[in-house]
Parts: sequence; C-alpha cells; structure tokens
Amino acid sequence: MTTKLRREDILAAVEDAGHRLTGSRRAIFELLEGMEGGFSAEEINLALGGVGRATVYRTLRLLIKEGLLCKLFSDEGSPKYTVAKFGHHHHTICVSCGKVGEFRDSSVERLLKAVSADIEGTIVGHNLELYVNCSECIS
Amino acid sequence: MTTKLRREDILAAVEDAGHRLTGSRRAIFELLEGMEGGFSAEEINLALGGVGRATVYRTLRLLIKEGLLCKLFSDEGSPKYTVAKFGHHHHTICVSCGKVGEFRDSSVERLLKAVSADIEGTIVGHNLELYVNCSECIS
DNA sequence: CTACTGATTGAGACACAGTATCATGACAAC
DNA sequence: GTTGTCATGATACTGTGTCTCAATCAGTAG
Ligand SMILES: [Zn+2]
Ligand SMILES: [Zn+2]
Ligand SMILES: [Zn+2]
Ligand SMILES: [Zn+2]
Repeated sequence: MTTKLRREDILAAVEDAGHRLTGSRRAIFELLEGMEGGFSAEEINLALGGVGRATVYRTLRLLIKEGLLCKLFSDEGSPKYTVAKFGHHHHTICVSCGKVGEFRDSSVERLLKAVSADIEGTIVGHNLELYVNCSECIS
Repeated sequence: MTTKLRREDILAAVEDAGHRLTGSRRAIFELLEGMEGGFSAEEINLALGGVGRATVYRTLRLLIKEGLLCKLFSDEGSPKYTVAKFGHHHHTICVSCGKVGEFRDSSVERLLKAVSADIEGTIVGHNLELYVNCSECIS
C-alpha cells in the first residue's frame, strides 16, 4: 500500500497518450515520484528553478487529465494536488494538519448508485471527501 | 419544497448571531431572496452597484458561517454560491448546464458513519457531490 | 546524421477570486 | 442626541492560474 507515484508509470501513461517526454516534464515527474499526501503547485515551482510556472501548471493539468493526479479545493488554503493510487477513489482530509489520504469503498459505490430515487436527473459521477482527524493529529 | 431563501430567515439568523443589519447587508439579502441554484460572487457585485466588492465577499462569508449559504468549487468556472435549504445536505451539479441542487439522504449519512473501518483517524465530517445530467438537460 | 514539423517551453502580461488596509460612516444602546 | 463599536467602500494587494508568442525541442522520416 505505497502512496508513492512511480516515475515509470507516469512516463508510460504520458507516452501512451501521445505526449512528448521533454526535459521539463521529466524533471517534474522525478519530483512527484517522491511526493506524498497533498502538495501545492507553488511547492513544485519553488523546487524546480529552471522550469517555468506555466509549464508546471500545464504539466499538472496534463497529469490530472491522464488520471495520475487529483486536485482538491478547500475553503482555506490553496488547492492541493495529490497522487492517484487508484482509478476511482475518494479522499480523506485531516482538518487539523491538512494531510490528504485516499481510499476506496465498494459499499459507498453501491449506495451512491442506488441513491438515484431522490435525484432529479441521471447521475454520471460523484465526489466524496471525508474530513478526519488523522492518527498523528489525535495522539 | 421551495428552493428559495426567505429574507426574514436571514435577518433573524444574522441578528441572532449579533451582527448589525446595515443597508448593504439588507440589499444583499433582498437579492439573495430571489436566487435559485448556484450563483457567483461577481453576479452579486454586478447586480448591486452601490455595494463594495469587499462588502459582498464579507457578507457571503458571513452567511456561509451562519449556515445559510454554501460555496462550491469546481475545476472549471468560478466558485458557485448556493442557498442552504437544509442544515446538513449534499449537492447535485449538472455537468451540462451547471445547475446546482440540494438533497438529503439518511442512508448516505448512515453509511458514511459506518465507513470508518477503512479510515485512519476519526471522521469529523464529509462532503458529497453528485454529478448529474439534470432533467432539463436530458430532454 | 540531417532536416522537417508540430508539440512544448519560458518569460511576462494578463485574468480572476478574494483579502488587507484604513479613514469614514452607520448601527444600536443608552 | 451621544457614544462606542461594528461595518463600509475605495483601493492596493495577494495568490492561483491562464494567455500569448517567439524560440526551442522531440520525435520521425529520409
Ligand atoms: Zn492530521
Ligand atoms: Zn466513488
Ligand atoms: Zn442541466
Ligand atoms: Zn451527509
């Protein structure tokens, strides 16, 4: 249950989608390989001096489109990007330290498919976030 | 099942919380009274010439804190504010026209209380959004 | 290897949402 | 009415991200 993103997975996914493997992208991928939990776009910018801001944002957007990253908004603080371990999944967010986790739960999926009774229209997707106090913030 | 916000409810809630009923706030409340679905802060600003931008944002934040409004982020487009009919609730968002709805479902609440097995940490809240094609966008 | 071509880049301007500052003005209690 | 405090609005500012565009690079075909 590693929470890391492997660079070879990124390279494969990006190449398969027909994108070029440029130096800037490789640099970003290498940095992401070591990332855990949520991080901001600006952290990437600061860590990579030689890569332009626009390129960092473009690459993050690319990885989101390919399903390798998620973007999480919140009322306070900047949006957080997180690596995607699973295809479809949900997030836990610590209300104390901001740490982001990821989980899957088939009972949630089953229930949400069944909720449609109340809803006007047809459900095509969903987003679920659990706010938690993480194990480190409790102790 | 009206989806409107009644001004008297706002006035009561705002006064009860110890806030003053100023002219600018009354103007904003009056405008919100007729609002349905999601709207942006800038729509409010445009509609209310005499009220300053900062005041609009301050008032929206106030109403969110008092539980009368919700703020919804999305990958594309500006954040949307919506009136809150119920205390705790969830939202439906039409992926085609952007219309925002609101619903409650006790089975969702029950399930999410029970999910804790998988989760590291203690759950203190949640957020659920259903993406839909609304009835108008289907026809 | 070389040339070609379109994808990609970086610098900087721009856009948008929202906040900070602060002198001025309005609310409400007395 | 007087008074203390909360709220306002004008404006500058921040943060996050996008647009523009000339220069460059990656991949490919010859
Ligand atoms: Zn924590
Ligand atoms: Zn799900
Ligand atoms: Zn619709
Ligand atoms: Zn709920």
